[in-house]
Amino acid sequence: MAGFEERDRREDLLIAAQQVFGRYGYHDATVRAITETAGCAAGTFYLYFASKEDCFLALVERLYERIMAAVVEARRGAAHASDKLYRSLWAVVDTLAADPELARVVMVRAAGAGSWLEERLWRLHDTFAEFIAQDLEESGLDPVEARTGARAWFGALNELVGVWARRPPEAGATPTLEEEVGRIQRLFWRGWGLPWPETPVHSPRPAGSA
Amino acid sequence: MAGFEERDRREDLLIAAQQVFGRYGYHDATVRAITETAGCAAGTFYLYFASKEDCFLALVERLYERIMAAVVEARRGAAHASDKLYRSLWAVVDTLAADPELARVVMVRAAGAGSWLEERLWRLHDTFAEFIAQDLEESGLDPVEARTGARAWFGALNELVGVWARRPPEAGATPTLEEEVGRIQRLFWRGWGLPWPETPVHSPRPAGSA
Amino acid sequence: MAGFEERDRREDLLIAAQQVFGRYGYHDATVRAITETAGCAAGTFYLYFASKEDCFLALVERLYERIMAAVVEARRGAAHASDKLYRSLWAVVDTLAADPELARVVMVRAAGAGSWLEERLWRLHDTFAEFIAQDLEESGLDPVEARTGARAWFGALNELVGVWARRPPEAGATPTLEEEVGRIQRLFWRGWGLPWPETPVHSPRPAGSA
Amino acid sequence: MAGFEERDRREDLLIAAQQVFGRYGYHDATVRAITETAGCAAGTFYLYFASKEDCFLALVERLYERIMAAVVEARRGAAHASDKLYRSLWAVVDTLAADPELARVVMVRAAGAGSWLEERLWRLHDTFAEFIAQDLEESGLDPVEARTGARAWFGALNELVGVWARRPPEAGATPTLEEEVGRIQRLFWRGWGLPWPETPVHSPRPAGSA
DNA sequence: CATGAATGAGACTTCATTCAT
DNA sequence: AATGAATGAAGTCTCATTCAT
Repeated sequence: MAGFEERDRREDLLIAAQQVFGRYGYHDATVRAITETAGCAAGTFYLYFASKEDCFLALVERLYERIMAAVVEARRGAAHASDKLYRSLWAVVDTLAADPELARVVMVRAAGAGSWLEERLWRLHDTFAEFIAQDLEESGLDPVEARTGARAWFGALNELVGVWARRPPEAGATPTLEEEVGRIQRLFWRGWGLPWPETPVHSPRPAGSA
Repeated sequence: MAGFEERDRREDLLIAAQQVFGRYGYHDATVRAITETAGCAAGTFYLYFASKEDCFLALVERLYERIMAAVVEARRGAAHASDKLYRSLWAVVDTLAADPELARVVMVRAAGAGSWLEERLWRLHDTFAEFIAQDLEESGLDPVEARTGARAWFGALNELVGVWARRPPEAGATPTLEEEVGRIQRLFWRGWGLPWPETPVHSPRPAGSA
Repeated sequence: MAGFEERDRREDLLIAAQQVFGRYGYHDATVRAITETAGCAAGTFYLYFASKEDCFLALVERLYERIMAAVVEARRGAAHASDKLYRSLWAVVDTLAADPELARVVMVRAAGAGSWLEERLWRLHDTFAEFIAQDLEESGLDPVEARTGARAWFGALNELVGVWARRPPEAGATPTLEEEVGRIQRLFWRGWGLPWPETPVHSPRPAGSA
Repeated sequence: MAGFEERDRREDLLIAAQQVFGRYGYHDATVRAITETAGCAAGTFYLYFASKEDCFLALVERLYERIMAAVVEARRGAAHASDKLYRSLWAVVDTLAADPELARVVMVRAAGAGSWLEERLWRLHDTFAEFIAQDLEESGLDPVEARTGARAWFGALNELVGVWARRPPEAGATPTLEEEVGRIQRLFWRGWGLPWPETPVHSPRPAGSA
C-alpha cells in the first residue's frame, strides 16, 4: 500500500512555496527559503520546477483550479441565474478564506512578478471575470454593464482580501472576512438590481483545509 | 534670460522613473534604466534621491498629493454629503486618468516593493479610504457599512485602472476609463441607496497635465 | 580514500585573504582579488564569510589565538615571573615571525579598517598588553610603570615587525627579526631592571607553519 | 593692509583635512567632508591639491617639518650627545602633543592609505629614526644597537600616542601623555645605559598652538 | 578664483541556477 | 532521486574628480 509515508516532494515544496511567497512576496522570496522550509536541498527544487517563476505559476494555477472547482460545485442546484451568481461568488470567497496564505500570494503579492508571469496572472483574472460576467448577463444585465460589474466585484473583493491578509499570517483566519464580503454582496446585489436570494444558504468550508 | 533650457534634473528623473517603474514594476526597474531614460549618468540619480526606494516613494506621494488636492478642489460648492462624495470620487478618477503611467505605478505595480514601503503604500490607501468612508457616513450609511463600502469602491476602481493601464503606455489615455467608471459610479450609488445627482457635471481634467 | 585533494575552501580563502590584505591593506583589498587569488568565483566568498569585514576579523582572531596559545605553551616550566615574561615575549615574536604575512595584516595594515573593526583590534591589543603588564607587576614593577612598559614593548615590537614586513611578501622570512628582537629584549630588560635569564633557551618555531 | 580677513584657502582646507582625516582615517575621509568643513565647494579642493592623496601628504609633511624644526631648536645649547638626544625626543613628543589631531592622522590613521603614499610615510619614519640613531651612536652605542634602539623608541611612542589619541578628539589634550612619555624616557635611558640628565628642563609648548 | 552638478568606474553583495558526486 | 558547493551575472550605491559657468 503506497501513499503512506510516501510524502510527495513536489507537494512539500508547493506548500513551502506558498508560505514563503505569502510572507515575502514574489521577489523577496528566495528559492533557498523555500527549500529550507520544505526541508530539502537547494538543488532538489529544480527536479520539480523549471524555475522560481514556474513554481509560482503552479501555485497560482492550483488556486484558480480550486476556485473553479468550488464554483462549479456550488452552482449545482441553483434555481436561476442570479442564484448561480450568488453561489459562485461565495464559492470564490470561501476558497480564498480557506487558504489565506494562497490568497495572499495571488491577490496581494503577485504584482511585480515580472513581465510574462504578470501577463499570465491577468489572463487568469480575465477568465474568471468573464465567467462572472456571463452570469450577470444571464441575470438580465446589459453585456457591457455585466463585464464592468464583474471586474468591479473582483476588484472590491481583492481589496478586502488585501486588507484582511495584511496582518501577519500567524494570526490565522480572520473571522470578519465573510462578514465583510456579506456586506459587499448586498451592496452589489442592490447595485445590479438583482433580487436578494431567499435562502442565502452559504455553507462555509469544512474546517482544516489548508 | 535663464529659465529656458533649464530642465530640472530631479523632474527629469521622476518622469523617467515613472516610465520605468510603470513598465517593469518596482523590483525589475533598475536605477540604471531610470538614469538612461533620463539621459544622465548612474551616479546622478543619487544626487536627487537617497535610494531607489526613496525615489519610488516620492512618486507615490506626488500622486497622492495630486489626488488629495483635486478632491479638495472638487468638493467646493457641493450641495450635500452625497454630492461631495460624488465629486470626490470623480476627482480621483480624473487625476488617475490624467497620468496613466503614474496610476499604473502606484495602483498596479507597487506590490512586492519591500516591507516598509509596502506598509507605507497601504497606509496611504487607508487614509484615502477613510476619507471616502466619512462622506458615506455623512450621507447616512452605517459606519461599518461605510468603511467596507469605501474599500470596495477603491478596490473596484483599482481593478478598472489595472485593466485600463495594462496596454503598453505608449497607447496614451484610453477613452473608455471614464465611461467604465461612470458605470460603477451608478452601480455603487444604487448599491448605497444614494440619490443620483441631477447635475452630474463632472469636469474632466484640464488638458496638459502629464 | 577521500581526504586527498580535499582542499578546504575556507582555508584557501583565508590564505588568499592574508596575501591580499597583506599586500593592499584592508581598504584597498577587494573581495574579487581575494577570490581570484583563491581561484574561485566571487560569490563563493560569501559561502564562507558574511562579509569582507568578517573575513578580516577571522584572520585577526586566528593570529591572536595562535599568539595566545604559543604564550601559554611557552610559560610552562618557567622558574619565576621575569622568566615567564621573557618566554612570553619570545613566544609572541616567534608566532609573528612564523607567519609574516599575517603579522603584516594585523600589525601594519589594520588601521583604517572602519570604526567597529578598528575598535575590536584595539581591544585585542589591550588584552595582550594587560597580559604582559601583569607579568611585569609580578616581577616587581610598579603597576603604572608596568602598564606603560607593556605598551612600550608592544609598540616597539610593532615597529620592528613593520620594518621587517615592509619588503614584498615574496621575500620570505627575514632572518634578522629575531636578532633585532633580541636587542630590544635586552634593552627592555635593562630598562626594567630585571635579571637577564641565564638560560636564554628560546626555541624558534617548529618548521612548516604557513 | 593685507593679512586681515585674507584667509588662506589652502590653510583652511588643511585645517579641515586635519580634522576629517583625524576623525575618520584616510580612507573613510571624503573630499566632500573636507570641503564642507572648510566651508567651500567641492571643486575648490582641486585648486589647491592635486588629489586627496596629495592633501594627505601635505599634512604629513607639515607635521614632520614641525617636528624637525622643534628638534633642531631643542638641540641648541645641549651639553653632550645624550643630552641632545634627550631634548630631541621631548621635542618630538611636545610637537605631537601640541596637535593631537595631526598626531592622530599620521600615527594612527595613516595605514591603509594606499601603496605609494604608505611607502612615503615609511620613508619619513626612516628619516626620523636615522636621526635618533645617530644621536644614540654619538652617545656611545653600537651602530646596529643604535638603529634598533631608535626604531624601538619610535614604536613605543607610536603605541602610546595611539592609546592616547583613541578617545574622541573633543576630549582635548590628555594630561597624561607627557607623564607616560616620561616613564618610557627613563625606561629607555636605563636600557641604553645613558646617564640621566641632571637638568631635565623640558619646557612644554606654549599654550594655544593647535 | 570659485562653484557644484555631473560623471562613471568600481566596490560589495545577493541569489537563481547548475552539476559532479 | 537527492545533494549542496559553486557559479557569475546583475544590482545598488559611493566618491574622487572634472568642467562649464
